[in-house]
Formats: sequence, C-alpha cells, structure tokens
Amino acid sequence: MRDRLTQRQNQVLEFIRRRIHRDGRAPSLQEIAQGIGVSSVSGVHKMLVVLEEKGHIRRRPHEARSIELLDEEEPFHAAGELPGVLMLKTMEQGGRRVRRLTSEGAAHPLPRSMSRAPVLVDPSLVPDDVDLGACLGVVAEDDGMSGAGVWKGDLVVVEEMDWERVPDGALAAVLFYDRVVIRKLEVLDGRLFFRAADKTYADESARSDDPDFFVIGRALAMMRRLGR
Amino acid sequence: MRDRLTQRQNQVLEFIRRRIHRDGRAPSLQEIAQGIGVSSVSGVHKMLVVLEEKGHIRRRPHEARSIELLDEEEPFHAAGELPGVLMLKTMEQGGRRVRRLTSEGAAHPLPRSMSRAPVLVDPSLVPDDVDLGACLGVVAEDDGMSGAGVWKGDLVVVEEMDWERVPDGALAAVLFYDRVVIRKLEVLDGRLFFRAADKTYADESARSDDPDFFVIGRALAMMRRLGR
DNA sequence: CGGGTGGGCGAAAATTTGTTCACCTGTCGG
DNA sequence: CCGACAGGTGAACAAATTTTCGCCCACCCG
Repeated sequence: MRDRLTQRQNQVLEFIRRRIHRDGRAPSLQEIAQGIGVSSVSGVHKMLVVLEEKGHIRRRPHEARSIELLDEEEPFHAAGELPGVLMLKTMEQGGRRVRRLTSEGAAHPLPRSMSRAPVLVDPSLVPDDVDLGACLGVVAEDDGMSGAGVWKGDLVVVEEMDWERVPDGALAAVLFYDRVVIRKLEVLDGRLFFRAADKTYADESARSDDPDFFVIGRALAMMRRLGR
Repeated sequence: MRDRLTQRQNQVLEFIRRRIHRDGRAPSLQEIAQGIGVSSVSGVHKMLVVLEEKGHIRRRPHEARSIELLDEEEPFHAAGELPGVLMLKTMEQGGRRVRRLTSEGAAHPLPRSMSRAPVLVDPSLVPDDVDLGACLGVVAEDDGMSGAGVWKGDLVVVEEMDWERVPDGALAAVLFYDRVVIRKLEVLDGRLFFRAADKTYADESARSDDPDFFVIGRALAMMRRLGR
C-alpha cells in the first residue's frame, strides 16, 4: 500500500517527523522549505501531495500545520500503547539474563520500537565473546539499511556499547532523535558518520556529543518473520 | 501568581480546556466565540489577552490555535533517576515545553552471564498456532530469494509439513536435489511451481511426486548474523 | 455622579499559511 | 532522442486566523 520513497521524499518525511516530535505540531510549508534547503514552498507542496498519494501522510486542505503521519506501525511485536520513559531492564528469562529497553509510565507519542517481551537469542547467532546479558533487541524503524538486508520492522540484536567501542564500519543501532535505526557507523576526526545502505536514505553525521544521535550499540544479528 | 478569574473568563478557559482535550489542539477565536455564544471574535480576543495577563494561558502572536494552558498539572511524569541509557525529559525550548529523549545517566556496565543453551527460537517469531516442536532450522543455500530478503546462509525456521498444507503463494523450504533453498510455492493443476524472487534465478516446476523436488515445509522466520 | 472594569459588536487590516500556475532542469529507461 | 518523472523557482492568489479600532452598554463603588 505504501509506496517506496525517493531520497528527497524520505528527507522531507524525516524532517516532518522530527518537528512533530520536537514541537508537538507539524511544521508549515515554509519551515519545511527552509529546513530542507529550498527557496520555494511550491516545491514542498508538490512533494507533500506525493507523500499523501503514497499514503505516508494525511492533511486537511487549507488547514495550517495539519500534516499527520500515517507510518506508525508495529511490524514486529503488536505491542500495546505503552509509550513513555525508556529504560533498560535486566530480567530473567529461561535461566538466562537478558536486557531489554522497555517503556514505562505515561507520556506521549514516543518510541514504540522496542519490543517489550524478552526475545530469545540463540547464542550461535552472535560471536562467542559477546555478553548476551549486555544485549537487547530493537526494531529497525526505517529501511535505511535495506540494502544491507535489514528491513524496517526487523528485530535486531544489539550489544550495548559506547560509540567508541563500536568497530569502525560496523553496523550500529542508533537513536536518531526518537527513532531507532540501523546504520553503518564510521568515525572520522571524532565525528560520527551514519551511512545508510539504501540510496533513498541520506547519510548523516554528527558530533559525538550530539544528543540527537545516540549510539545504542553494535548490531550483531537480526530476525524477521516471513510471509505477510 | 495567577489572578482570580471572572465567571465569564472561567467559562472561556473551560471551553478551551475541553477543546484541547477533545481535539488535541486549541480552538480558533471563531470557534471560541461560537462556543460561548458571542458573535464577534474581538470580544474573545480581549478576554484572551486578559487570560494571558493573568497567567492562565500563553499564546504566540499571530499564530493560529496557539493557546497553551499554564495551570495544568505536569501531565507526564518527570523522569527520575532511572537506571538506563535513555530517558524522557521535559524541558524548555524556544519558550515552549517539549519532551525529549536524552542520554543522560548513560549506560553502565552489566553483569556478565555466560549461559549456553540449545537452539532457541523466540515464540514471537512464529504465529501463535504453530507447534514449535514441528519446526526445524535450515540454512538457505542459494540467493534465489534474496529479492524477498532471504539471503544465502540465512537460518530459516521451517514448520515441517506436506506440500498440500503449505498455503498457496507462501514461502517454503525446498530440497532441490541436494540443496536446501527457499522459494515461493504455487500449485497449479497439481503441479508445483517454485518461484524465485531474484531475476538471476529461474523459476522451476515439478510434478508433486518428483523425488528431486521435496517440499520440507513452510518458512516462518529467518535470522542472520550481521557484519562479516 | 463619574469613572473604572468587564463584555460586546462589526468591520477592516495584518499575518500566516496553503494552493495554483507557468516555466525550467536534471535523470532515467525505452 | 523522446518522454515521463522528480525537483525547483517565483509570483500571484485564496483561505484561515489573529489583531486593531471605534463605539456601546451594564455594573459596581467611592
């Protein structure tokens, strides 16, 4: 139902997503134009029409800042609405200690990407020297690494670690603003580069202390349901 | 700090409160006028100015539907000292209250647990009605389904079943001569069709009793190590 | 009485934002 | 080479809302 997007369209959508997350309301066309670096709102308008046709957003005609996102889906776990504070928890499961990011308490439309139930991970899926107790499962929230075989909705096993410890060029789980995504992490001159493997997603970079880009850890393995 | 209100002012405030609660956004002046039964927006405007002076609301000049209530109790609970990588914080930004994920109080090292266990498949990876005891893991031995996201070398969870029981069009694990591969299985006139999802692999077909093409079962899920 | 305050009316002006139009520039697959 | 498509530009226009202005009325209080 939802069509594939171009890189530019992804950029626009991502910009809108972040503004809604940051401000609690959608940006105006002017703000989008400025945010993505075009001087005319009509270009933005055109792209919004396309995004709406492709089923990613909905708008109410003539109404200011009325963009709504329609992408919110829960591909992996049909988790209930438990948005809120994210915390890392250690729990016992099948005689094994696992850590999970969980959400507790009340709040708002925030991260919905963390599967709540512990996920069993076969040790053969990760290298021998990895501490499974330091691993957690996250759901990839975009298709930025579809070129590397990680799709939106896939459950990714992540070994939690600081960005300094992630080997250069390895896949990492990253919290981009409020979305968990997988990217190839490279470090140049203390600056972090997040490389997408899909042409329709742009590479990004940030200073290592940028709070909007938080490296959760190294991606070790992935799993996915097949069929529908 | 907050001044006492007249009856009319309370009525306006209450109306605004309800609309924000109901619609998720503040009403326009027109809507307020209509809602409280006056015919001119300027009267409403005047009262809003008073409400703002008295510290009950805040507005951003010239901005539609920008009324914010100030006498609300903290609606989201303040994130305390939660042990974890991420937390949700309420902060001031551009004169507006927003919630953001921060990485304060970042990750701490975790207890090591080195448990070894037999092969594990998380139940959430397969439909509820599947008997995990009837499942087995196979390794895809070619890239014929790479277009469907299953790569050579991936571990595929298969529910063992006869070809008749595999839903038409579903992914199946198939023993082609001596190689285990994944294909989309279709049945036409009692004849089995094995559709590849990669253009570089040809579709094949066989009679259902052909000993060279044996359907192992339905493919339910897959997992893969990431990185080298 | 006289004035301050709270409320109202209607209309016009000002702002912000969304929509449309005409035209131009690349890219990409027949 | 052609034509569709994604993007861009600037300008004009339309729609939704806020702001301002002038004038009115009813209370309440010293």
